[in-house]
Amino acid sequence: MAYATRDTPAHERISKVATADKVLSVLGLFTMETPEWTVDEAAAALDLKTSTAYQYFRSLIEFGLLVGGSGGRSSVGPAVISLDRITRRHDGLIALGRAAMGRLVTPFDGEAVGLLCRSFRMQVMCIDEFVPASLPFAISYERGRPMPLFRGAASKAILAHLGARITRRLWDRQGEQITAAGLGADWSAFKRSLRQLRSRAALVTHGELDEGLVGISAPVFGSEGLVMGSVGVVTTEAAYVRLGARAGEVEATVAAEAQSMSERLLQT
Amino acid sequence: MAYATRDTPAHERISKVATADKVLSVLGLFTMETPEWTVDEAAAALDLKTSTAYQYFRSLIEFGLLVGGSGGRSSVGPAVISLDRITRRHDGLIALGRAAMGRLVTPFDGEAVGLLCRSFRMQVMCIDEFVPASLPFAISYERGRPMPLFRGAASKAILAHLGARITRRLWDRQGEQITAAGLGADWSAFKRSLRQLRSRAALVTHGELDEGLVGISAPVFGSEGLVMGSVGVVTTEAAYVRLGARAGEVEATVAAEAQSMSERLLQT
DNA sequence: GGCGAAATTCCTGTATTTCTGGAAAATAGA
DNA sequence: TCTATTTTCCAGAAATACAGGAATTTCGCC
Repeated sequence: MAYATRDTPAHERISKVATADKVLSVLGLFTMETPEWTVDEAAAALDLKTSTAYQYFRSLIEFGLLVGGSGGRSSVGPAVISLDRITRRHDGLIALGRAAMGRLVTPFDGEAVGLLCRSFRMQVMCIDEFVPASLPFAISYERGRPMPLFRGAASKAILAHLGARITRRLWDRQGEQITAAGLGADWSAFKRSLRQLRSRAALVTHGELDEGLVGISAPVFGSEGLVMGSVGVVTTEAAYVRLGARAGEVEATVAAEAQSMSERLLQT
Repeated sequence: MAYATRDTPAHERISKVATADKVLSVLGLFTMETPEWTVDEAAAALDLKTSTAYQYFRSLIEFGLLVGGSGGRSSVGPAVISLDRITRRHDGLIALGRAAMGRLVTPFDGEAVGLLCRSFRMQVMCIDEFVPASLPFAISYERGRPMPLFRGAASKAILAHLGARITRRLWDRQGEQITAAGLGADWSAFKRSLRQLRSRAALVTHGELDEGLVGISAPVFGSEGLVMGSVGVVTTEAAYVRLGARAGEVEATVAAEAQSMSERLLQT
């Protein structure tokens, strides 16, 4: 029976709906760095015939995922904004996180950002932020921006609880970056780092993503104890120092908010 | 030659990439009202075979437009959030609008929302809002929510400047709703209403979308004088009354901000 | 307002893909 | 652990996407 499907190894099996995948790959061209594409550029980039690319664009534009601009340049369209609204309103984490972030930011008196992240496919994505009226600094985390798992408190809080199977795969694929991030030179050292991260209820990191900023985050768990994301705050080093002895309290508060979210996630 | 393609009338010609369109139609099922679908439900709704629907879901999930949840229920995925970030960062209107909205909201001392809308396919979509820290009311407009063209100041400011060809088509398609909105019982009355709307630099509406709220908006134009969207504020009736004689100034400010945005749009 | 260039649509046979339909496998739930 | 549900797999039949270029429309510039 092993012979039956031998000709296409499972790890490079092509999805059945190749047309759909190719159309979506057009959409995938639109990134932060290259937010506009002409049909010809896209055709060249994906090795498509121009007339075929036009059909793909037409489908995407018709649905609203793209909009045709001037000079034949297209960009991401309004359907995305509408779909994003759906995620904002129906994401259980976001619903719970908003109030929690508000409470976490309060003691910093406008000099902190609340951060809510979700674990997704060996990455972390910020799904919501609480930004006070006038914020005196900018941060790397931003709703919709994918971040690596091993830099920043919000990421590490998730990484620490991902479970052996996933962290092993992560090590195999991105070992060098893990080592570069100071999380261990080999697999067993990495495991030790993770154990240490897990020992803290809330993680505090200094300047890992933005110079002069401090992140404080704790993991949020869903059903069966799986880590779903993290919640926390980012503030300036100066404001953190100003906390002095109260820093411990803030950590505890972050951990408590995260745990409270975990509990409420189980109830729903 | 008329016989050659007779079997598919031009007005209902199906797009060529039927597969892609069907896959996208699956994505289209996910709405504010029904944000979760199982493969079976989607197959039933779109008259697809289950095994086919699975392939569609797989493509969408692989790309991240959907995520598979528990119990076979899927919902909108992280790719949407990433794409939304691209629109936020690369939309010229949003870039200009943020500061303008901030200035417009200031005199209301926290009791107003800034609103930035875009015209799109005979609809209006809010693409950005400026919400002060503690807002004592909720509004219908919200980033990503499509709104009709003929209710609310933000919409009417756009409608007034759409041009005869589009307004005519709008009348043909949605005449009853236009009449219901009090914009005229027939085409020529509608035209008259539009002319009157155009005569004001900024539009003020009372309670058209939310009871007890007042909208003040003005149109923003792009190249060739085409209306691109509108910018304005929404406040409470009470706060508006409190303005008293200064209401005129606010209107003028809204109009001025909108014009300033139009001018800067032309420069870029 | 009109010209040239570019962008976009149209066209058809053929080859490639997708879809069907059911059965098997994997997974989740009890 | 067992059952129900979800998901993948398969191969032939049938639909459809693609090539390739020509026609057409639109756009940008005088």
